[in-house]
Amino acid sequence: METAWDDQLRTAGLRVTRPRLSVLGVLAEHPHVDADTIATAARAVHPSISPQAVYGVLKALVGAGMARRIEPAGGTARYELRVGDNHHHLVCRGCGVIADVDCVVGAAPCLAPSDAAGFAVDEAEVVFWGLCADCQVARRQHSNATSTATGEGVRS
Amino acid sequence: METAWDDQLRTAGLRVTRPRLSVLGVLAEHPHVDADTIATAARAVHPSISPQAVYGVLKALVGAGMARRIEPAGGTARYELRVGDNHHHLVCRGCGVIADVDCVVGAAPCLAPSDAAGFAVDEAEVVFWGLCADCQVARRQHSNATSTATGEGVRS
DNA sequence: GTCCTTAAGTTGACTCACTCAAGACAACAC
DNA sequence: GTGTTGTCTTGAGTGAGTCAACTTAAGGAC
Repeated sequence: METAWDDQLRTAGLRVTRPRLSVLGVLAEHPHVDADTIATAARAVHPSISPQAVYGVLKALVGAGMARRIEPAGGTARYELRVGDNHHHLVCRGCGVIADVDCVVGAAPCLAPSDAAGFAVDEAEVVFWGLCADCQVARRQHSNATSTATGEGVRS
Repeated sequence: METAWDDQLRTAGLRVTRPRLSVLGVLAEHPHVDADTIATAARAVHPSISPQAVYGVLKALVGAGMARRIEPAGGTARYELRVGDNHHHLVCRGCGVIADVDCVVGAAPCLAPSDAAGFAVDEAEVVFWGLCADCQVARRQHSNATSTATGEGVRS
């Protein structure tokens, strides 16, 4: 399937291999997944793929500009195929789920620091931290259940 | 010295111990350092402090809101004492050095995503990536030295 | 000042994400 | 079909950080 990947890989100067096609397929279906999840999902297509092969494929894809690596604080590296549009991310403090946000400004670096301190800035990475809709509901229910019983409440 | 730390620790409900005072002293002198560097520097004051104690102290300080943990992608966790003013960071792609940038807007979250996708956003973390002044000079010199010989040049 | 409770530190083993190296295999130019 | 070489597999290793059990010492009660 997905012969588009073939072309993209070849254009990037990379050989077309089953592990690479599997990983690309997984990333297309599940954006913002970590290497381990990619390896597990890719094994559904290509059972013999090794974890190290996944790391190698991801490194190659990122190096070729076909994928982007994101590393929210406190979590493992995630990968996505959406590159080149300088978008940002919403990260849930509760469950760690990540959502894309289009950049309001446009091209990178979309923001300029007030004082660049001699730095040549080429990218402004923006991560919005908060609670996703599901976790807000869960937090409210938990808070209702415990606040009446114990008075326990806020958790940073 | 630094009896201010005593008060701050007690106010935060934490006991005043030598490892904690050592770590606070190191953080005050060297902002944006990693746990290992803190442990090494703290040993100058309190030679018997264990690496695990440093992790414990840092966790306690972050939990009490006296320190902030920052994790630039591709690096280890760094810690700083500057909390509560919602400032941001400049990170050098070359040497990894980190500099503070005052937030132009003020209180957190200083930015609002264009589409919050149901998230309750409480913080916008902005990291400016680029090259510090030193690395710009080094990169230029290296580029001059090699471009004439090999034509090598750009590196994302 | 002394005693006691318990938070905090020490020690040592462990987990997890990720990297490195060597040999086997397979994509693709010819 | 053949040869080259980039890629994958296998296995060992690294480093940041965590966990658990025991020991130590901070600080309140007396």
